[in-house]
Amino acid sequence: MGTTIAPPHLLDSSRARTLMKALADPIRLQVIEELASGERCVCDLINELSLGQSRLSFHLKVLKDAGLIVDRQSGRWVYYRLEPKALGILQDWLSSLAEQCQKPTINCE
Amino acid sequence: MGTTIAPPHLLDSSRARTLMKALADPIRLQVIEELASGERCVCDLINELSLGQSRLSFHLKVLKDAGLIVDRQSGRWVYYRLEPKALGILQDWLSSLAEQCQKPTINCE
DNA sequence: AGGATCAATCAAAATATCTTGATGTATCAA
DNA sequence: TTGATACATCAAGATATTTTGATTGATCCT
Repeated sequence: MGTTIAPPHLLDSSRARTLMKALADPIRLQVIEELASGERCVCDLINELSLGQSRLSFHLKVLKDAGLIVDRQSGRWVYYRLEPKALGILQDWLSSLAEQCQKPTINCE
Repeated sequence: MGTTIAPPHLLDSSRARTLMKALADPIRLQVIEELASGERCVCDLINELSLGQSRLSFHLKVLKDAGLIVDRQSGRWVYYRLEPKALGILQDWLSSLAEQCQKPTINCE
């Protein structure tokens, strides 16, 4: 008693979908995993992942638009790094979904 | 000492991708949310989500192939319910990813 | 200024995913 | 057995996403 009950599912599921869509791609996941060990410039990512420049750029944009990474320019180079909050948001959303699923009200036959 | 160290990231990321891809769709997420309150037959889902039969069937298959839901037949009806383990797998994977991202080794400039 | 490098953006083509309507299979009821 | 219902599956078309190569804008170096 007293504990405020979280709204059924108001943790923005459309945001969660965007995040999952962005992560559900092998190249983009590789980018994330590369960035997990720290900031990288685009030119390094191109080499480490053996990707064409515009192809990588496309996927970086998807990740950036989803809010999973942020960039900073330094001279001719652009560095990308993770935005850890984004993963947190997804984790929270998933938790609340999993919680909902734990208490199956109806359990026909 | 003694505690086995979890491998860096061997929590099958391809499985995680499959799960996120399945969840990253508005219709399929609605299905999941419907099923969160308990088992449903296809005919109920058709009504509750106002979808064409083959359209729903398509999305149910995606969710089933991803291992997010399971079905059981009873007479003419087919009932679907959540497979909560699947969400757990995704949660675990996400946690391990988030953990990796917490410790940014390189932090240039 | 002129040339080179880094990276974003664009348009076109290639691929993948989704939707629709039709058909097939199983079950039930009469 | 016949007809109806529930659902899966298929093939075609409609959409969406991704890849590729070319172009552009910025920055740097000489």
